[in-house]
Amino acid sequence: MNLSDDPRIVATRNLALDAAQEILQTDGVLAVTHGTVSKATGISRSTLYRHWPRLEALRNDAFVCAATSPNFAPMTNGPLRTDLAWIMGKLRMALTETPWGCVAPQVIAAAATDDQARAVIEGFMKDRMANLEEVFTAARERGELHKNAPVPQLIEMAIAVPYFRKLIAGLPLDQEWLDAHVDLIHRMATEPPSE
Amino acid sequence: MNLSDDPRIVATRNLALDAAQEILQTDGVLAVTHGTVSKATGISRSTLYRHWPRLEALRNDAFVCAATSPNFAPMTNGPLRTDLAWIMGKLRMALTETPWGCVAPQVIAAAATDDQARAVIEGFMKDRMANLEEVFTAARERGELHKNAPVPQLIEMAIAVPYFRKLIAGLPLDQEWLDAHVDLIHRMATEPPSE
DNA sequence: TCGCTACGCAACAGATTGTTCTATAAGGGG
DNA sequence: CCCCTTATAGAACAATCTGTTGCGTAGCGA
Repeated sequence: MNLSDDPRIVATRNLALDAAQEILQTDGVLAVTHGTVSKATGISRSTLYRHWPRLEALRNDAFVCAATSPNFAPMTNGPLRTDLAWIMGKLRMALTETPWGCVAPQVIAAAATDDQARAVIEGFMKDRMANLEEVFTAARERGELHKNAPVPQLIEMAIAVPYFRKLIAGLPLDQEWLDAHVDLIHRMATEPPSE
Repeated sequence: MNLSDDPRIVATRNLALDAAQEILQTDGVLAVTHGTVSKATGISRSTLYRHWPRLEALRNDAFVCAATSPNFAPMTNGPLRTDLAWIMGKLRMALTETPWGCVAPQVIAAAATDDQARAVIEGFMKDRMANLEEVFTAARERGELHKNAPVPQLIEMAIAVPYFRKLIAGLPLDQEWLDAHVDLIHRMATEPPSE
């Protein structure tokens, strides 16, 4: 049998990671240690050390655990305005209504020195970029884009501003704001420059 | 005389904060403690505890120390394209060639639970927003903007994307990219929508 | 049932944190 | 120049946390 199939291992691991993720959200990365997870779960500290000999590994697994969000296929039926609104709504949800919203800043800070943390972020970004890429590609095929639409820049802007508002500036991502944002991106993609 | 004028106090404080800032940049917030600063400076640990009874205060002072950048008055002589390029170049420099670039993610992470860290960020943002505000206002007075230019949105975009690239996505802020960014913001501000 | 091994528990050294005390020396006022 | 104030260095201290080890128990699969 597979080594990790032992139900004792699976149970311990799941229990620990659930608690670690909880601690991560409420008290920050610093609070995620073998000691705190042990207290929160009742799992022996020595057992946790056997599962995660290095603290870094435990925290990384907690990061991954908090960052995994349901992967969704973007709508590409058009029109572009609708597809954009839908996908940006999903991004907004991920930032405001999942653990990712409050965990992301800590992952980002950790990414400076921790390759795995960086991988978590890049995975998240790549998914979103790819989603928007699909939407724009479909729009192009439908002939909705003007020929010089700076698609890569628009994708970056579409994602950057919500992230900036939520994580850096600490501003709200309300529906009204999001509508205006989608609108601007849409206009830049579809309206030809006047010159 | 003022209590804090004692040259011994001033010297100790400056020496400690220089070292704290250095540690902050190289090893991260976690590494900034009374113990590490003591080792780095030769200042006695008990002395550091007298200056900063709480660790949080020491770290916050290190944040502030690393975040202070020379305040510059934006150019508003026009044309808008030139002013934008100049000010965005300054932002780029702040992110790539000052301590702020590598310290910001840690301040942002700390801001979730620490009001002073949040204040540091907001101060930095407010300055940049105000600078761009001036530039756009001047451009409007010169009649360079089209009448429906979404100035607040443009300001947000102008700042958000460089921050996103540098701090979140980990992408470079090279000159070529910056030119394209400035160009896009400029076009959105000056070219009237076709409809 | 039997062997394997994950687990809990206790003990341990080492490092770190935060506090307190005393002696020293640097600074400012007369 | 002398004296008083006070910032600093250094040591000692308890308390906590980290990481490791050894051992007995209990759960798992064959």
